[in-house]
Amino acid sequence: MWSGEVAKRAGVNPQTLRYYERRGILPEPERTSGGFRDYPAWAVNLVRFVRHAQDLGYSLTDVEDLLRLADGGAASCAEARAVTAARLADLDRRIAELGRMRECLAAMGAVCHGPGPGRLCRLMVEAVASIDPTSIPPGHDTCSCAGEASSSAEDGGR
Amino acid sequence: MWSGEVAKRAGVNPQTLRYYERRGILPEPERTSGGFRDYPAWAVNLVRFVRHAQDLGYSLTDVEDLLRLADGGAASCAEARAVTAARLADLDRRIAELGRMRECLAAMGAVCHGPGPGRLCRLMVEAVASIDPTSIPPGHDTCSCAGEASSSAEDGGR
DNA sequence: CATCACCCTGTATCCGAGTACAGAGTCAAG
DNA sequence: CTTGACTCTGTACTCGGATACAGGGTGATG
Repeated sequence: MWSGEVAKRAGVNPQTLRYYERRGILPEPERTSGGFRDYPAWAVNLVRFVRHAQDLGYSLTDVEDLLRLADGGAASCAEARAVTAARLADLDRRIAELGRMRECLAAMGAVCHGPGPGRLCRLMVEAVASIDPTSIPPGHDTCSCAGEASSSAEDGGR
Repeated sequence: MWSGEVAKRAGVNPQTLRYYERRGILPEPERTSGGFRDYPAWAVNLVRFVRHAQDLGYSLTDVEDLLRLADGGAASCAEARAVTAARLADLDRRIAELGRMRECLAAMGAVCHGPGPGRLCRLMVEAVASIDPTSIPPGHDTCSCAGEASSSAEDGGR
């Protein structure tokens, strides 16, 4: 199967395959005598896997790590497990974060009824606060929606 | 509070604030007579919210939508709700996907014990297959994992 | 007033992740 | 063969999301 076919089946641009190859994500395939790349069928799956991982917010560098891990390329099993554990923690963090975000949005949706302009700003502020509960800006029951701004609140991280 | 302070508290580069302002994400703040930007305290929270959303895989354009929604800027409440619903569906999809990915990784970690090279490739292949179960590459029960390649050739799982 | 850290605008640069294009070669159906 | 669709390499460009830098202004402290 050559690049056009692989690309079509995986839903990417043929150029992208070359790009992945340069990055070392896709192994160099066999070549025909004329120099055409001749991919095994599983290449399609591999590319799909990469796209999935990207959808989930992993960079190509992250994907490289995942694949190295899958290859048993890590020096020791302990190392491999460490990488896996880190990924798991990362995933759990993301899942939790998404869950919180989901609640915020659901709350916004639930409050909004009937036609006409919404009164969502207050909820947005709450959403922000619920993501980082350390400070709810005082005086922002309403903000630019209908009203005014005022004073303090603070303290950092991220 | 001016830009340096906001930037520090929100954990971003001051330049980034200007960038967000250009994008319309951060509202134009008051200015001192000399032209210094004078931000209200809640700007810090807003910026943090933006970074959180980005961490979750939202683009700045998505963030703009979210904020427009929160502002009641959508023409009608129905529209706002539609946007919210779409976001919720998106979040649910992501959460589910992450959950699947989590299982795959957990399985990999669980199988790997003690020191020495791992036997993870097969699992990786399964992981790929579980994401898209349509085809498991034939002849890849094991691959190039531990130098001890299996009977069926070296075209390797990467 | 002098000082010095901080801020202003505008433009240029960087990085990741592709995508496009030019110019040349290959494959296989007719 | 010839033809037309496809592929090759190499280089350049795009786009989002910042960052850096130059050259000059501000502001509050002593």
